[in-house]
Amino acid sequence: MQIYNTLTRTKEAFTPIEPGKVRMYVCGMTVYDYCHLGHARVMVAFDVITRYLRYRGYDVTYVRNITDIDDKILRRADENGETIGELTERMIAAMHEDEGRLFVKRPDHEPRATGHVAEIISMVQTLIDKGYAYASDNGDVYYRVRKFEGYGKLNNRDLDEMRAGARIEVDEHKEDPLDFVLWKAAKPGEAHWSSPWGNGRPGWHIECSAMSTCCLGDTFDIHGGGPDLTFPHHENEIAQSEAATGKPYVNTWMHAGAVRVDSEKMSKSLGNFFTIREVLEEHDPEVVRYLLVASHYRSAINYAPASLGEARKSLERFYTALEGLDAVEDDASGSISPNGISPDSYAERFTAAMDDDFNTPEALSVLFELARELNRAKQGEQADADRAARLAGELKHLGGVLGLFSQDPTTFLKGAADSLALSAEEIEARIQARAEAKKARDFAAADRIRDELAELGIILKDSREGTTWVVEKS
RNA sequence: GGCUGGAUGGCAGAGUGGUCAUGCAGCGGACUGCAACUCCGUGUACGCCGGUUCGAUUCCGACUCCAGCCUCCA
Repeated sequence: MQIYNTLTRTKEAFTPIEPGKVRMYVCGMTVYDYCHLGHARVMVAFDVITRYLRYRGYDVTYVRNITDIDDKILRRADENGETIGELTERMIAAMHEDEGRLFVKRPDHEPRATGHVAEIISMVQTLIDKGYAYASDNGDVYYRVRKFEGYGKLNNRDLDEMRAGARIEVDEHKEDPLDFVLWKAAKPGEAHWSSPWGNGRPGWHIECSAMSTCCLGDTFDIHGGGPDLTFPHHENEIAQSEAATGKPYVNTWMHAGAVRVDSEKMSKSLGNFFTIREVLEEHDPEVVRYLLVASHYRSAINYAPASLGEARKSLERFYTALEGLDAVEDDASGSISPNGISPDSYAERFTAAMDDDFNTPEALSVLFELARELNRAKQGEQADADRAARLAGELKHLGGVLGLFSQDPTTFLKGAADSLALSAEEIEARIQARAEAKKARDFAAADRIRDELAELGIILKDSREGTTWVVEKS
């Protein structure tokens, strides 16, 4: 397997520290608001990565943290007139609901910052003892950036050139403007923990160093996150952890691509974000997931509501192929080869695509070819029910690695039926009426029924087995 | 200003030193009472200018444009 490593800016052969085991940490959410599509991108990307690594036989330990103490949380709780705990519990529950709907499996561990304050304090103390950090007289503790030789290696940043950046605020409590806070003194009345440096709370960057080390060890295989975390967050994590342990922190750094709206980054600060739940009000969750999986995890995607329409059509193609079949997964699963075209089985080609830095678009193209052959096997002169069932099993099996195709095809295709003007019974009655009209060769009447249903967004599909219907949806 | 990425056919989106991505849309055909679904066929695509090469969209260099980071942000 090859994985692109942000640290080296190249694809590297992936070799876990311990054969057969993968330890992965991903920076999770700060829970002061609902998750937006940018969060969904990260959740889905690392869900696919986890699923694929497991498909390849690795024993994966996936840790994704929750930042549940932070300035924005304090402010939001205050605005809402609720406690910090009430706010964060509410948002964590919402996050779990959102990711569940997107078919994202829960990580193995979801450590919370507030549950690891002791480890955080201990790591800060180690950094002070080693000379990498200092307590200021205002109760804050800062990291001494210039003391850490490798600072900037993840982002190719040169410390002296960064000084030129006019946006670095000079703080009289810092020895150097680039130093960052490890422990923040509490203002009167704020939530706090006691520490050797007075009452306060952890800085954001140290949380991830402490929680990742605590769950996965001093050095682990993969560290992931959103595209905007490479600097300073991940740079700071490296500085903290490597200074504290004296060991390499992470072997492979992975970053998902951004989600943009009108060519601009979707973010809370720009206010141009779509929350997952508001998108799901109008679209099937699997369509949203498909949209995310249809692009490579590292490339930026421009979100436009219209693109969900295309994603839906692609998924309909797969589900139409799967419809009406009992998918069979047998011992031969994984070894089905295309008729004539290539000696490599679908699974081999799928795996080759995914082995190359999780190339989901290419993997999907293999699945489209599989679906086409499945359609051929289902009908026409070469109809072969056994092969169709096995192809369907293979399609579901490989799609499952991407977290797709787990719904019942008919349910998916009629997905929006709840919101229709007609009940399923009423629709069936009209289909029956149309069948009778057709039998009587009264095609005008038959077409009228079909057109009326089409007006309501119900598209009829005739086949030898009879008439079925799907809901037209953008 | 520094540091990262990116620019592919009508749209979305992979990839490659020299025959095909794939999906959607379009066009022609099959199927159908007509459609839908499905199947078969169908596209002078690789930002711009140089260079390397027998041959470059793919490698190298310059340029233009877009985005991200350098402040909290997935």
